[in-house]
Amino acid sequence: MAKELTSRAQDYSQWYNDLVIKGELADYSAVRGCMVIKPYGYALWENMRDVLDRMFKETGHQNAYFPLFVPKSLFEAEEKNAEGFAKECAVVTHYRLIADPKNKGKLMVDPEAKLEEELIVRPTSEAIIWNTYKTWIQSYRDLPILVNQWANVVRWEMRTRLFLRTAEFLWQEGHTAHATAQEAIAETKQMLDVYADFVENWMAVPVIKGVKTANERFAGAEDTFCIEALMQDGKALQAGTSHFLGQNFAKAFDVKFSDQNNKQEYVWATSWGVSTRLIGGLVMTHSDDEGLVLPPRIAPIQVVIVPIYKGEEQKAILDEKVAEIVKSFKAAGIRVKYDNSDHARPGWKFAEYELKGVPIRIAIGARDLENKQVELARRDTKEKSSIAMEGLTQTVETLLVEIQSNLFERAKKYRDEHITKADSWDEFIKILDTDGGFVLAHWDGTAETEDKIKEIAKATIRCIPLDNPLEKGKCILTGNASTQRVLFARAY
RNA sequence: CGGGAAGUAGCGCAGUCCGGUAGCGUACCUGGUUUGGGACCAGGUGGUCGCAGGUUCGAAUCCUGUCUUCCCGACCA
Repeated sequence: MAKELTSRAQDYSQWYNDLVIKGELADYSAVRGCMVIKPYGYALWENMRDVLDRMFKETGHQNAYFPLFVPKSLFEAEEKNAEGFAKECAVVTHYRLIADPKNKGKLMVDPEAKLEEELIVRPTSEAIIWNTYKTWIQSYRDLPILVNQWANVVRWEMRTRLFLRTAEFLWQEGHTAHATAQEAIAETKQMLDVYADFVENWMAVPVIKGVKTANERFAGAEDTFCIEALMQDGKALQAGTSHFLGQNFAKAFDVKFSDQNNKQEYVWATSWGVSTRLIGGLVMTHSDDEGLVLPPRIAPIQVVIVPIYKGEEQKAILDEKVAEIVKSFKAAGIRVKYDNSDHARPGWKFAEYELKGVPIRIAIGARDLENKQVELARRDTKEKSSIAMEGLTQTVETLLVEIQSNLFERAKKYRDEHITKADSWDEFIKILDTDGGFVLAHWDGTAETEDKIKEIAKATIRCIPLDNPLEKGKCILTGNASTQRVLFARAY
């Protein structure tokens, strides 16, 4: 009867799967590697999307939509980008099915309906977008182009995990075009800041901003900036990326503009994205063995009210009283649910909403009505207390803010406690094998060393933090000279 | 793609070794008692056992093939 959850200590990835499925964020589907995002999970995504969308618009961006399919000839135009994604592309080769003559009731691909040119299901949209921008841009007056699209993309991953890595996922991808490199770089950094702002202040997930090494760079980018988060099991998660694409795509798609002096120049580009993966990061940052813990600012339900009654008469009285509370909450912009369904008893509801991560639960019964109070339980600390009915809306508003900041502080404390400096190889491995987390260590700056470390330690350079202090040292692997520590971790 | 596991009622599972016409928990329906941490009693509904062949008087069970999903790795957001 109880929805048994695997504990984190037992099996962290099973715990994660249990939460996603039993918390009704998503479900497996009949399609390999593709998930169904359930209404509760989608509501969460909608909240995230709405906030981000507002932030994009506040920074001058507009939404547009480009096709799902990319003709192969366009896809291959930017060589590095194409090469980077080629091995994980779904490809459309035919456009029609016919009845299978050998197999009654079955269909087969019509061999007559082969496409002249294969269509790639977008793993990312630079190609189709830059092919379009070519027709939008003639003059410096057409710049900048600041466009974002909300879309699904497909990457045929070998191994998938709910939200963290699915074959199809939802995301947004910003694609901007600029007259100068400086402006494009400023845009890249601006969007990195937008992401960090969103993830920290709305999702309560602390992140480290940094730049990727050449090895980890987005295929086709000059520079990839990222925000890196740390999960409870000590593994890192790339939470968002913002790329300075230089003139790579402009050259590949021949996108030039006339500047003020009527000189033809290639356009400078950026692209940036975050995906439904953030939901996975959210789960693994805050949740516990009782279920999800959602930050108030993006929780689909911020407050759930559970009535406790004996008999229809009491229920009717509570319904009436709670209707006032709900009205007051809604007027204050609080997302509230009154669960007066009669098929589940209070204890069941308590457990259910804890599993769903609802930040605040209010229980109210005859006893409370008498005392003009309610029982209030917060999900983050599991504390219960009696709260006066008088000024309840204000109390709840304040508490939602407090929970939000508590979640962030708690996650940040954990994260900070799991950033360790390592000065030798043994120390490096020991940290990774025990507590995990981020390890700040010297690296000689070469791709070979980075590869070797990845191979032996299964750890990658997550980023070189922005504003990283310079510090002379020796590479933990090769002992060669190094000018700064970089951030290593095992990652999702 | 390599290794492992699994497909039987909405969900979670047993039954498969040793063939005899499908069972448990939960959910669901009806009635009643309940309701401050996952209620109880009584009665009920629901499954061509992933799919396709084969062996057999008879297949969830044996054989062959096939599809799908999950987990662990290599790849990646």
